[in-house]
Amino acid sequence: MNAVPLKRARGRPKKTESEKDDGNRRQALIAAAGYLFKTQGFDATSTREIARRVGMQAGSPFYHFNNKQDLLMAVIVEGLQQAIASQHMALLLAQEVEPDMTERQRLGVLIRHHLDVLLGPHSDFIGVMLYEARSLTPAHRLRVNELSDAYEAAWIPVLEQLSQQGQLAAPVKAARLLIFGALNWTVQWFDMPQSGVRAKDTQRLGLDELADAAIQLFLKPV
Amino acid sequence: MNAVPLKRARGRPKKTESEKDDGNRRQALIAAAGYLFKTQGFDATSTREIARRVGMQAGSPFYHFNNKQDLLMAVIVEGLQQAIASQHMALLLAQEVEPDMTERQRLGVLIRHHLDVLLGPHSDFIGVMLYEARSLTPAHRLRVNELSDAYEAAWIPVLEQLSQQGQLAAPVKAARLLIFGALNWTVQWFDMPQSGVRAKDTQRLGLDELADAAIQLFLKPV
DNA sequence: ATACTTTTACCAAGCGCTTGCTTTGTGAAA
DNA sequence: TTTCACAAAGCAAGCGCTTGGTAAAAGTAT
Repeated sequence: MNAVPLKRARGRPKKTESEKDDGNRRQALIAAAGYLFKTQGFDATSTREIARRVGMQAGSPFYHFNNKQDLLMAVIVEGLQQAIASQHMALLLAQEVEPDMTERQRLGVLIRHHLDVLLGPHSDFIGVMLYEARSLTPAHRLRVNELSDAYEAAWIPVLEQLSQQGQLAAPVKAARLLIFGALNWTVQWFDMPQSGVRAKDTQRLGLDELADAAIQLFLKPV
Repeated sequence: MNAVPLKRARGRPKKTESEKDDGNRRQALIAAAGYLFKTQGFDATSTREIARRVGMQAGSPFYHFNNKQDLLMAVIVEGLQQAIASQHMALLLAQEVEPDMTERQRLGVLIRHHLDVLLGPHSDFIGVMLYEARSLTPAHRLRVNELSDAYEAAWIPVLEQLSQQGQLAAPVKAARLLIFGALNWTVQWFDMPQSGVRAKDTQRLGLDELADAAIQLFLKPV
């Protein structure tokens, strides 16, 4: 559970040997920082701990990032960009499987995907953003808001149509904020089912059921 | 916005002169810590800053509290006890005004009160608990959970009856967690209307509207 | 193909500063 | 005379970050 002293040869990596190796250590730093920021908080995590986790010396991360805040910013931006991309994919894929989706189903896809981003096994990043964005400078927070808006953009037309259909009773803006709150808060209480045999399936089940409960709670019957 | 060097006479206070003066400085420390923990976070707030805010020297708070964690714990416990008490009062008062309340109305009272605890002008304490409880030791977290359960206890029968009446479609437990999430998250985005003339009224309005939006969102029509 | 130069990605050491907390002393009230 | 509620000073540890050096790869010249 501790250091992963994955020693690497020093000096410039051969880009011709493995093209994807570019920026490899930078990504490792982002991943380590994301995990630690999420589990301990930004202020409670030292740059030394991050460095140790990727097998570096204490000062070496500052070759890749100007300061600790920039590292936090990189973690958040990375997470948001991944979330935006995977949300787009989820919508396209659902559209393919079921060509004439109702708006209710579309909201279900968005909610299910959002839960996966928040609670799924592959991303500490968004959880970091949700609770550590306070530590950002105003300039950085502006950039984060841009990306957040891009992520939420997919929700707005869906909610507006549901409102017109009478399935959403509250004002659209307030509803959106409250719904996001309900979902984002799940990181505080939702315990992932233990990862063992069939871990993937039981986990999916938990998140699916939670997504169902959410649309039942928020939407009126047709 | 900075230090409040409210100098006090040193030595033991005369309890006979003002009975309520007992533990006065301890309460001042809790209030100062609550405000700073909420606005800056637990880790980002130094004990020196807390001391300065009540006009003490750097080491003096440790006469009242063994360590920084105990101060955090005191802030949270204080906030929770106040919230439990005022919730009880709100229910009693509503019962008096409208003797035969519907469960829907009762939930409205609970939500409105909860928003006041979260966003009202008189308590930084709960906001601290929501986002800094991670910094507590397991032993302390146990005590906090006890109080949290006591606070939530008032909600459970209301939600169960609403579920039986068909006004709450989702499973009760999931609904409770999602609703609390939606409400708790408001501290992230809800901007208090500026406090000026008639500040009290416009503020009430904002919170009232938000509470209405919440019950419209969560509950089905009768 | 070989020799030289530059660039990359760190390591090793440490600097100045802040942190939570301790210790000792002291004036006033009980 | 004792107890309370601090002030004053400081300690060890840890913090973010800087600096100087260096081995290896990449680029360039011959």
